[in-house]
Amino acid sequence: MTATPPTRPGLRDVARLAGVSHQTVSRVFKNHPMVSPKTRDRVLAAAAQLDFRPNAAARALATGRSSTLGVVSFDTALHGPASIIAAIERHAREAGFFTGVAGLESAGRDTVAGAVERFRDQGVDGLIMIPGHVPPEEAVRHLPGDLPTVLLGPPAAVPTVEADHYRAPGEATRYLLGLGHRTVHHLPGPADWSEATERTRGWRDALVAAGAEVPDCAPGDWSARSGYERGRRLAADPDVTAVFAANDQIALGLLWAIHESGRRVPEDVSVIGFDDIPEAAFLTPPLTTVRQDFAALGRHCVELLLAWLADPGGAPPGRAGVVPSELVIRRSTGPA
Amino acid sequence: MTATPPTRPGLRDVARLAGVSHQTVSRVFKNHPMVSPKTRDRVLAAAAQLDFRPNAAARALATGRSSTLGVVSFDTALHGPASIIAAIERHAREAGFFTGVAGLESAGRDTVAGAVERFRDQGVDGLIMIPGHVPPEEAVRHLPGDLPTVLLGPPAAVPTVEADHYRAPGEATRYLLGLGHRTVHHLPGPADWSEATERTRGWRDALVAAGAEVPDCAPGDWSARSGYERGRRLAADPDVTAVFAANDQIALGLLWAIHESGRRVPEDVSVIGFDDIPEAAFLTPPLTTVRQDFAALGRHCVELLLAWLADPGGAPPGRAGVVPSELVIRRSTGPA
DNA sequence: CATGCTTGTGTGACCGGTAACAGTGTGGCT
DNA sequence: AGCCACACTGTTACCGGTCACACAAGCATG
Repeated sequence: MTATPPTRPGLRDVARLAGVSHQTVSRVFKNHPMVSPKTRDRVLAAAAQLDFRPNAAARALATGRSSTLGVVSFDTALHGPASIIAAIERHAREAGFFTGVAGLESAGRDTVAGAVERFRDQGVDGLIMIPGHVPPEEAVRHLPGDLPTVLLGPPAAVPTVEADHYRAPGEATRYLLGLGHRTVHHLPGPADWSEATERTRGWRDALVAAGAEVPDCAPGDWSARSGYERGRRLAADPDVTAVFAANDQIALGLLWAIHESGRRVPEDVSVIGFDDIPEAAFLTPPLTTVRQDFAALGRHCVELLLAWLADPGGAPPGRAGVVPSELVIRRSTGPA
Repeated sequence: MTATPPTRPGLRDVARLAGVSHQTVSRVFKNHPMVSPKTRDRVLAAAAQLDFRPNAAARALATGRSSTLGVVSFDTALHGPASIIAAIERHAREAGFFTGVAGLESAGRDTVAGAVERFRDQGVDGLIMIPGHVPPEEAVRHLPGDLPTVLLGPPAAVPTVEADHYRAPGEATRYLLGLGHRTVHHLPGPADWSEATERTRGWRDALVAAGAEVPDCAPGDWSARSGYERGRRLAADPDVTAVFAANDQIALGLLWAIHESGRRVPEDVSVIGFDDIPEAAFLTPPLTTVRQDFAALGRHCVELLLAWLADPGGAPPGRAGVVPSELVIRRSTGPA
């Protein structure tokens, strides 16, 4: 009739019940090979009976490893980052790692450094940085040298995973040119995001290579609002017949601006976006866009980082190959 | 010329340098009041000199608290959950807590139970559940009694934070009725999400109260695709002049289905969505919708949980008040 | 001047695992 | 039989903090 003690059972409790030493129990839970099957079964039975669960903090203290990954990202509520983080979390989980996320609102270097510091204090084993508008070199500068870190972005001083932000915009531009448009206008993303500038570069280079005029483009951010506001000026200009937007939100705002101005998509103006958000296929009209494989990006980050962690002595891995992006043709594009 | 030892400095190292005991150093870092300012300064100086950082694992082991919160959620890449999680993370961080996220893909109870188990093993101090399509009672059933948990959803056996999914749909429905529509059709969310069924109930009750006919509605999910597919049937029916969609993605698909069928929004059909995603104001046309305050929801979850954690002995807090949702009128609605 | 309380500090054990090393028993080999 | 290698298991210290408690000094009080 003794009440269950309020404290959770430990290694020693299991050992006592199974009639072995605590070390043997530890071995069983570490999957150490040098345990006889018979003993292992006895230990597991005892552990199950007591509902024993190893204490993560104690293990972390003893081993110096926490089985925790940190993710530093901006605007975690946006579709891109959110999808990547979801993929990271899933793969980390499957590999037995926990994931901590730090979402940063403002871009200041203090916040990056602060988030990294917090993760260090927490004792994460590795870090994945999704730097957003912090220039990658800048983000890297705040990294402690002793914490394995993978950067989602262009090649840098640490291992990186990179999405294709250059080739696909070129392809999109050439596609529009091939449809007979004299040139292609562009609505870029924020000038301080490398993703944005790469997309712009891909667009510009394709135009130059084709001998087409390179129109000016107005600066803005990733939002639909920005697409709408800049889009109104584009829509008012009868010379504009094709536009490549730096992401789908911008394209979406542009679509409305064009519609509002009385012109039609794709009859009067063709529009291409970037990302292929799930809604893109059901916009008015369904948006031709460049699909990014967010899940693959997240997965590669985790794989790279875990490979590094598995061999801490070894040289840090280089960079994974560029994850390709793919042009998806729908109904927002047509002949000039 | 001695090389810095590769091991990180500990409490004892700081103590030695400052000429005090390790316990005094511990007190300084716990902000224990019983330390003289002079000693405190000496300790802090020594700590700064060694770049000492307290080891989280050791602290967690000794105190039994990890300063970590767990969030269990479905479809973390969707705008709603992602926004809530971002808010949770921000507020937890400001209160000195880390946040771990488990994103679940499939709805099985095993995955809920599994995620909870993982968080227990990790030693989180508390849990926030965003159950999605798991019926709240079902989700609660898998919760260990000894882990403080807050549920985002309708009142249940644990403290809850609830968004308004009932009143605002009624308001939206009455608004459309007031515009002269004979009745309002509805595109519900998944039947197994309580958010969806509550919205449907709000719509239905408003219709009944107004003496309007209650049309059948086709089951579906939260996606734009589902809105489009179901929307085509609605668009083909000339009796349909007003539709309340269970979220903005559904509304977005519906918008395209209506446009494709040659009818116009809002001249021929009025559409109202739910959530007020950032893109809603720039759809074609800008969507009248119900705004949910995701940030407030996340914040309330954290506040409730932290209050509980601060007083573990005390009775668990009840539920926070219902966070209101607000009808935002744009251009997708008009007179019949 | 002894007594008591308050404030500040030090001592040792302890949290629950893991690492290193030291046994013990069994079998094969000469 | 005697020896050794090998497989398995136990002993002890240790990770880096915190806790409970003992202790020293300073000051007011009787």
